Amino acid sequence: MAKKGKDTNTEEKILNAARQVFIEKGLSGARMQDIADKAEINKAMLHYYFKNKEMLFKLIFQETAGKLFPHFEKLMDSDLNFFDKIRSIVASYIDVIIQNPYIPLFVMNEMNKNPEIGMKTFFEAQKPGFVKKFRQAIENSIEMGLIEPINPIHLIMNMFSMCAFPFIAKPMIKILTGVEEEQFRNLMEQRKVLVAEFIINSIKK
Amino acid sequence: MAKKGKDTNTEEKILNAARQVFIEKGLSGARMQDIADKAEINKAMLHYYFKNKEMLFKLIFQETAGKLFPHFEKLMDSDLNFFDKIRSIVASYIDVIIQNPYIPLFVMNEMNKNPEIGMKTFFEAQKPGFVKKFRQAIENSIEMGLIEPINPIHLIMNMFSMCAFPFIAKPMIKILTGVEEEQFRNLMEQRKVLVAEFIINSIKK
DNA sequence: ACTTTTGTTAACCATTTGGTTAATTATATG
DNA sequence: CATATAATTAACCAAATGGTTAACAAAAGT
Repeated sequence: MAKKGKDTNTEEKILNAARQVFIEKGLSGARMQDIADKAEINKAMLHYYFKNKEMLFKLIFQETAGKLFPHFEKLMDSDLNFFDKIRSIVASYIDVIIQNPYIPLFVMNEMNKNPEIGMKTFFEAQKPGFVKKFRQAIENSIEMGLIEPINPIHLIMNMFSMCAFPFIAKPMIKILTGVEEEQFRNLMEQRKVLVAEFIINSIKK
Repeated sequence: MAKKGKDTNTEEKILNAARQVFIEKGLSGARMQDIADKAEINKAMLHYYFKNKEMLFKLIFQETAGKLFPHFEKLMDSDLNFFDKIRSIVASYIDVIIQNPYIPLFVMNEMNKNPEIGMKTFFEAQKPGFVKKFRQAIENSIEMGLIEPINPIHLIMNMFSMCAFPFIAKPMIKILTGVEEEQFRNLMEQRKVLVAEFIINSIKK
């Protein structure tokens, strides 16, 4: 009854291959043949399991972009104080990116190049929870006199900028600072606490 | 005697067109025909003036990437105090990006996708001046007890992250915050002072 | 057992793409 | 003016690319 016979192992292989190739080369740079090769299947199978390149890409993109929105809502609802919430978010967000270092650039780039591909609706579905609550928490903390006044949008931008940008700029950072792969990992590990403290230091009253 | 006849106006038109197309679509997404169309010339002219796609791209890329390294060395040599140097750098750097909002993403993306294309040597040529001096200034300020101890690399990362990342993440920011083009420009304008004060607030003793 | 459905393959196809060629026009230059 | 040189064009080409087809193998259903 299941639309695709037994174990659908091939579908998995295709998705894994597609994920690698798309993330490495982007939509326009990826070749269907590359994906087929990496999946060790015939190119025709790609179109058997997925309509065409765009469909396959959209699937991978949305799956990947989803990782950029961990479920911070629980965290926002927790009874941690505001500063500890920042500490938690920064640490776990950088951790997510350490585990998937290529996705920020991939997502940002494809969003710019293919504005149509239906990510507006996709993200608008994901959005409401976290950003709204975080904004509210910032405004509360300002009212309570816990932190200096700041436009919440700027604070959020600052936070995500410092978390994500170093991964996007990694090749340039390596060249400009002479840092190598291992040291880079160490630096990113350090940032899990450093960035939060940097922010808190700046806004605390 | 000049290798190319009269005014070489065509060469300019090609470069302008190539700049637009490459920045918008990237190396792999750009089509030589698009460039020719935008330049209002025959496709063969592209190869008459520039060997091939890669050559043309390399030219555009290096020219564009160069803009990401304004001449901050003079600024570092000036007699401004450390905090004012940060203020100046942030303001003028964000200004540069406001004038060329697409280049950070373009440069970062192409550096990731085409690590070979010879940007290592290119950037290593540009590098020594600014980063070295800024690092030194940070270390001095720490020794002088002007700011709290911090690894200079992290401070530099934080600064450039907050300057550049919002432009890279613009499409996502617009979706997540509901901000529109004009408000976005306003926000970025605000950041010219906000980011510097955010940093100074965090590190000053 | 046999028939239908699902999975897989090799060969094929049309279009796109980067690049070339040979002929033509414009521009200097003696 | 004549002629060499530079600029430009249309037509062409081979390779790459996304996608299809038709035939075949493997399961599943009866």
